[in-house]
Amino acid sequence: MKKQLHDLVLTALEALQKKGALGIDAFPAVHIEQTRDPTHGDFACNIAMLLGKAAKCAPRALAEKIVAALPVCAAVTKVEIAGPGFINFFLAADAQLSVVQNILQLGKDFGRSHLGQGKKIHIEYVSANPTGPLHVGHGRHPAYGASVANLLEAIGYQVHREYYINDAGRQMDILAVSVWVRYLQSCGIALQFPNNAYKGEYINDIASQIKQKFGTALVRTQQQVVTHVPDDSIENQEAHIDALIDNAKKLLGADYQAMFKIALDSILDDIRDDLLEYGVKYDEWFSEKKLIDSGAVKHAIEVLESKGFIDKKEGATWFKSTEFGDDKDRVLVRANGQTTYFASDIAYHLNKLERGFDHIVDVLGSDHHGYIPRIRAVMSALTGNSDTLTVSLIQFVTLYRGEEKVAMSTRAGEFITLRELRKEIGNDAARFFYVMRKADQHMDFDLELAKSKSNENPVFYIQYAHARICSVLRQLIEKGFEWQCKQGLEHVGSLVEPAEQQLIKKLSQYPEVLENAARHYEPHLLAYYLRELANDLHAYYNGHQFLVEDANLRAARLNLICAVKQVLANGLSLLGVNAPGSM
RNA sequence: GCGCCCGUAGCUCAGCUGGAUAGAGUGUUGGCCUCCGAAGCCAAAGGUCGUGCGUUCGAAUCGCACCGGGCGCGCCA
Repeated sequence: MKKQLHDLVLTALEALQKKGALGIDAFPAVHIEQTRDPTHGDFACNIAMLLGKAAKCAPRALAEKIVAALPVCAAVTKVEIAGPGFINFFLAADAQLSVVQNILQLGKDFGRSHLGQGKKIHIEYVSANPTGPLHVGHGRHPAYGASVANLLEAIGYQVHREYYINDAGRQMDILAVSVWVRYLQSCGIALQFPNNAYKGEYINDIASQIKQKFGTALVRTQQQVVTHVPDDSIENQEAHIDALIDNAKKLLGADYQAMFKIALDSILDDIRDDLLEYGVKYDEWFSEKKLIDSGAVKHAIEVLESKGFIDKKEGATWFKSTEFGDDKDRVLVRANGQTTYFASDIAYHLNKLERGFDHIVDVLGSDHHGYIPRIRAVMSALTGNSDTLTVSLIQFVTLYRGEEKVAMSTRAGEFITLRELRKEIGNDAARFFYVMRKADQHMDFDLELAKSKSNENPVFYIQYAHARICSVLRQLIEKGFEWQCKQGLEHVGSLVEPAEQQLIKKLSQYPEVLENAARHYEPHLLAYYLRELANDLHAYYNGHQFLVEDANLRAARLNLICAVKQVLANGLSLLGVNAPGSM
């Protein structure tokens, strides 16, 4: 409908321009919007006000010219000029009725489109370091990333979902040593647990796995373990753990890698499992270590060098990111010969490009925002434009237990896991809750509220609307009726109640909401829409009986609520939330 | 110090990317079940959109300054 009106206005403008009645060469994009106030009609256009100045003509006078030039259209019953120069369109009462039929015919496909033209999008989300289980602080990333991926797919992109496994850094060595020390302790070696090591209970679990597999083969004396290791005071704790890592590698040789792998696999399996239960799937789990081992970092540096963006100074190799607006150049290879994390990230992004993706989406924690100019610089250097990359920042969730803020630390092992949260409030509530708010906005999460009074969560409100409709359909059978879809479509014109008109209008907005949410990577728009649709349904339900005696009206109303049911289910599924038939 | 994000009802947040009288949820108050699920509906109260300039027909939205909050500024990852 919007598109139709848009075209009407455009034809009018072109006609006027041909006659020279506008006195300008070009005009801005025509924008049609839905009105808020019904006295302003169904749709409005502001083009006359935008053009007023350029055309040297009062907006209202210009609006009159445009209206006069509008082609006739059966769906439009009235056009008014209002306020400072709005052109308001009033639609025929039955102009939007076809949406019901449309929904019932298309079913699950209603709302989907081909706007993305099958272009390939790579989206990476979560990619949490595999140093421990996911906790509630992580929960927002998978909920957001998976929803955005679904949305993009729904508007016709070919989406590749990926988890980048940071399995190559120092953090992983700290993990391995944490496990080893716990293992040694359990074997009776007297050792202080390092301040900087991972303290969670899961470390003990992995340590006992190691013990089962290796017996006492990895045991070394306390003397050997702490040789040349500085004390674990606040100033020395980094050096302390690094020295322990060195000793572990020397003392264990090849067994160190075996232990490392067991720890990594154990945690990764847990994360994979956790996300799967959460309804979050990936097409690929991409290992940083494998990337590095394949020589990709060297390759990436060579590519940049061939384009002239590499500098060598002070013993290190630099990427000239300042040429693309970054504050300073960045080191890729340190003076000691080691490559930086940034270097492998460049290699990773180059790899994404080489895999043939048209667009790349990185979902990052908002604490990484300082990192964006660097990554953008890389994309510019590699592709010549930085538009191939979209970075979505996810703000941190502040946890509350009632009034009290909850401190979280992976290292200290003080956290509520995502799994615990899901068990308490359910996957649906968790998925919906995390995605309800705009992602780059801070969010408060009150655990007590979410756990104890989960009924207040809006996801139940929406699911309830769906369940209610299902219940009506069950009642229908019990009363010995049948759903006559065809009959209902023939009498769709009898849906004249305000609540019915409101629902139809809301239903017709769904494809647009979907497109908007997908284009802007903002699933919360869909969440809000679904809440509104549920609200309209509940209001309708309260005010009107569906299973009435009049068979024609009954069929028409059933069609309407079935259409609502379909759209609720479609929308919820994009957000990874179930649409239950009863609750 | 420099950079990025944010400030909207008591609280938690939307606001269709510049439109008409700024909206939801929750909380408060009052109404609605002989009727398909009351986990629901309806109504009322609640606002200098952080402050001040500016841009224009028109600003919560864009620009600048200030105040207040969060985050980031490594040859860490």
